[in-house]
Amino acid sequence: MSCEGNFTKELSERGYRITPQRRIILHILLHANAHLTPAEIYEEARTSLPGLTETTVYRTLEFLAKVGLAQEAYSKTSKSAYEISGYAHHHLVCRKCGKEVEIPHVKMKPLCEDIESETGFQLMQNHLSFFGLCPICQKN
Amino acid sequence: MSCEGNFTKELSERGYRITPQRRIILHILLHANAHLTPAEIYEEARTSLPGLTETTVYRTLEFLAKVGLAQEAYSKTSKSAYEISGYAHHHLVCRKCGKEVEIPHVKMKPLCEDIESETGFQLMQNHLSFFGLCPICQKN
DNA sequence: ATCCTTATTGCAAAAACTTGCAATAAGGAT
DNA sequence: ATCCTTATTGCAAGTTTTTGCAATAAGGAT
Repeated sequence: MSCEGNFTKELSERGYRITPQRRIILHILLHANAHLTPAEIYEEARTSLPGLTETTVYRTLEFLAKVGLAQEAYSKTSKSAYEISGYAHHHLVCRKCGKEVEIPHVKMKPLCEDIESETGFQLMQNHLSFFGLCPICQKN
Repeated sequence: MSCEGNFTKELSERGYRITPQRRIILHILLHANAHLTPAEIYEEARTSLPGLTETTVYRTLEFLAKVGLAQEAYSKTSKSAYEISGYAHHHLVCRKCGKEVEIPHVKMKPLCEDIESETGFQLMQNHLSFFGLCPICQKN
């Protein structure tokens, strides 16, 4: 079974269609070791799927994020980037130098549960970005 | 003193220049009762400052956010929006219908302090957006 | 008041992203 | 295997946002 099988399986079980475009974009996201921009995904995907358009890449990424299989990642610039939804985790990013620290989800859990029980919302939150100044940049 | 005086004063004390463009954009943000898009700000600003360009609006908003006087607000669509930095507060947004609930900063405080003491970062976090499904949309 | 330095702006072009609509093709039914 | 329904894609055009660079003008110094 190809590596993105679990993901496509989930999609079809949830009533969404499996298309070559979705398959390959999932495949690329799965093999990325970092988050990718739509343009990067497009470039890589069209080598094996020449007809693909950028529009579809954008729409597919939005779709995958909506259903929870991918997530929009923070990016230091304002341009968008995506990554496969893995374990829930969060980033703390230095506004000045861009340094990132990961914040484990357990830290957020009490807050999330508090919010859920108080508002009745069901959170879909597995990637938040906190911003601040890192110890080094605070001194300059 | 015009209403944006405190803000321009802070800017100049911090070594930034006061320009008519910055002044009017601050003025508009201050009088907005909600967040505004760059396009909305541009339209309003150019009635009193005809030479103004959209480029400058974008750059000024980015600048104001960087120095902390304004903040990028969540927007339901992916387009950007800004508001004056007020008291720290956060939003919980329904992914489906767009309904918003405000989350007071006190709820976040323990988490923020925990993160600060553990990482040494100094947080600049006064507007986070949480996403989820509201009670009504969970049923559909 | 004038000059100087350099942060900030405007312009023009490019890049990033979105939208409407007709054509295509998944996946279920026959 | 073929047909049907409708979700998904591609195309073309539009909108939003960014960038490089030369021109302008804040604010400090003389």
